[in-house]
Amino acid sequence: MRLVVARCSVDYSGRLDAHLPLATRLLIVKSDGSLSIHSESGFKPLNWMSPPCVLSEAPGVWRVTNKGGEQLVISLEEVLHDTSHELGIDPGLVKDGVEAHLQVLLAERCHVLGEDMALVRREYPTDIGPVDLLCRDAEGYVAVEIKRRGEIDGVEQLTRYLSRLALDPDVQPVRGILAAQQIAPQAKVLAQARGIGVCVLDYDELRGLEGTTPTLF
Amino acid sequence: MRLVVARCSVDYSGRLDAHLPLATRLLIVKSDGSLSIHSESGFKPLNWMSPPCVLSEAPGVWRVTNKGGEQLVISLEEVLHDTSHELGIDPGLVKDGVEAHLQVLLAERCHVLGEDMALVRREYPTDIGPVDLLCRDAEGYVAVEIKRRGEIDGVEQLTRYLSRLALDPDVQPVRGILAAQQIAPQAKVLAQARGIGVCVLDYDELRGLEGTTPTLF
DNA sequence: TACTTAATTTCGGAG
DNA sequence: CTCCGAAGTTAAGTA
Repeated sequence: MRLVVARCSVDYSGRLDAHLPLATRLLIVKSDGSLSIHSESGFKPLNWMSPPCVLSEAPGVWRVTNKGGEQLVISLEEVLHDTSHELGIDPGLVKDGVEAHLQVLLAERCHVLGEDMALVRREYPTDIGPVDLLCRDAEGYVAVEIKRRGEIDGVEQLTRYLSRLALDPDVQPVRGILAAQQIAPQAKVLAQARGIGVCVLDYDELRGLEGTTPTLF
Repeated sequence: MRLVVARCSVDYSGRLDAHLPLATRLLIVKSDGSLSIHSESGFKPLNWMSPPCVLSEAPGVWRVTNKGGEQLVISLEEVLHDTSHELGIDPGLVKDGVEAHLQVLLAERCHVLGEDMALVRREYPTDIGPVDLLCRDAEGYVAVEIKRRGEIDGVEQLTRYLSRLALDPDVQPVRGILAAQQIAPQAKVLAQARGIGVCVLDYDELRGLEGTTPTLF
């Protein structure tokens, strides 16, 4: 990995056209061929080229190109810093608490959706894709769409599943519940208009940690 | 901006929990209080804290917290590089060719949607938000939803607009067209099922550059 | 401030 | 390879 601090201007042309006026910035050149340009604020680069790409270095001008025909031209006015570092491969990030995890937890505790709610199966198949959970209670079957944040998209998605499930003789009658850690106001309104239930999930409750003291640092 | 190369492990807890095993990485500390952690590959950070956040530096341990209760703990085994640089404020990125631009261009050349298509107005208001373009031809009015990439969301969005426009006596009859540079297969199917037309936009044609030689470098 | 929508979204997984 | 949906999405515009 090479770190360069330089006064530069940048022109990108590819999926769109973009330009960065002359200013002092950080250029990161990684060994996978990616290049990114950072300013003093924000954790996202101002501009970048995704790997794999090729850096051609001439005095005062770097030209980065990739297979897709994208091009980045960096005009260097003054180089203030230029160092290289060997980082080696990275074991990568381990995540916990994403949507897939919510699905596992809710499958184990679907009674949070209703007193007598029982799991039929996870990833119940339809011809337009699998429903996150299929449950049932005294009133019939329940298709559950799980989201970290329930928005209009989630309601639309569940609506499409329900329209398919309505044709499935094995699961009649069937209704829908959108289960999410947060639910957007518009999503709530649209769900209600369509007779879809909503359920706000509590992550700690799902993990069985209700009432326990959170870890403090 | 401070650049640190160090062998470190990282624990994040906040919107989810995540962990980075011990490895050599680049840490970028920016003056807006953001911190990001980069590996040797990819232009996105492995982990980060968005500004504003506070870095508390103890020997061998950095602790970064923000108002939302998110926390990043970095255990430093060995610091290989540590420099600081003054970058100053950045004039920022100038973009050309995004959706707003497509709307301007298509408004000027809406005949690409049909021989006798004429623009009524851009951003035609409904009570659930403005339609990108309202046009008309011999058959009646046409609501146009413009996307860089047309996906199911776009079809749903246009459907919602059409359901409102159907109640607007000023624009009867009205049909819909999804116009995008690319259109996903699912979106095409759903659009057809709803009687919504699709139109693939050619950026060069919209700019009036059809047939001209692209600039080469 | 809250909410909505675009994004050079990026990224990963399934078919 | 394409296609599809999630993301600590992020970021920008608007009410």
